Amino acid sequence: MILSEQQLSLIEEFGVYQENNGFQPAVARVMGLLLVSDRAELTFDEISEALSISKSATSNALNMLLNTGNIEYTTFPGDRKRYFRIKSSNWREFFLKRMEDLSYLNGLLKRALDVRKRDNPIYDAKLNDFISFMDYMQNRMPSLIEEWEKSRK
Amino acid sequence: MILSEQQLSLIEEFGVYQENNGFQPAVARVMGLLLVSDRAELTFDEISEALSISKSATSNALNMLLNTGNIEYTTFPGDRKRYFRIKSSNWREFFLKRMEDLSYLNGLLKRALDVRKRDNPIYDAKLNDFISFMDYMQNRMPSLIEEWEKSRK
DNA sequence: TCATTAGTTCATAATTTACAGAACTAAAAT
DNA sequence: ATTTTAGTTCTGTAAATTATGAACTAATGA
Repeated sequence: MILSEQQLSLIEEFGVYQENNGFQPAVARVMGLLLVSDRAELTFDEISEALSISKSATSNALNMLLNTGNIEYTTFPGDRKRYFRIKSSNWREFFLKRMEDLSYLNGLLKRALDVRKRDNPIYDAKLNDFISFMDYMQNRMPSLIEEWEKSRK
Repeated sequence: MILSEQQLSLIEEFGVYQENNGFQPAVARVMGLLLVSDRAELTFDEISEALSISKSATSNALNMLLNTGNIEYTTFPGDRKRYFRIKSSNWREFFLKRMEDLSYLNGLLKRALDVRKRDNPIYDAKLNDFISFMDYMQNRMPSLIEEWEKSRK
């Protein structure tokens, strides 16, 4: 497989981004490759070779991404290879996961307000502000998604 | 300083959450402590003792958090100690940073669409969907914040 | 002037992580 | 029957991370 300079550097940049999201370097590169490659579906060996990573690292990365639902694969009759691709539904899920993560944080902050007996209630007010803001965002999210869907018809 | 069981376990839970956000364990615990402690402002030694971490780890954590703008401190005349607290403006900034992070990702995805010459344009459509969704969210964000501010008067 | 306080800095130790390489397996092909 | 294919699993290790403890500093206090 031939990758342009642009593709190679985008794989790296996307890789670093996903490392910051908690993915292992090699795992993040595999996602990057599947994102930018000209063919949407790549085999085990193509991935291993394109990224110069060992078979064990490739195996680990692909199973990781399969387990987390970030990729999937298809097969073709008379061909034992699996063809891996990014799960197309994944993008929307990605956004929703981010929102869920924020409401988990919001839950922690609510509990913090609950357990601490603050000397100075000014700090409580600031935190309450944020909690109410997050609650508001969460409530508005479904209608925002709906509006977007309408807007693009 | 006395911390209840609830406070201690919330520090840990918040700590793990912030570790996933890229903070070092000890740094994450310091944030947790400042979040749940009954007094909003704590000294170097109080933090070190409450979390049973060494002075060097405490120094490192506090400077880390000062540099990233997550905490700040005040002093009092005739008292050499610094009193550390969570930066109150920080919560809103936290949310905005998350949004910025998503638009950075969106930029990467736009570049991916640009550089890859996809065999099957179905995959392009899915990605375009997400990009347009993210663009929509970004555009709506300022007015959403405004609406929230109005709604709470 | 000497001791104490409030930290900082440095060398180093203890984990943790992330990957390579080799040996292995199960199914299919010859 | 045995070879090839398409991976998986195991062991070892290099590198990175994270924290400790001891030595240090700069300011204040006695």
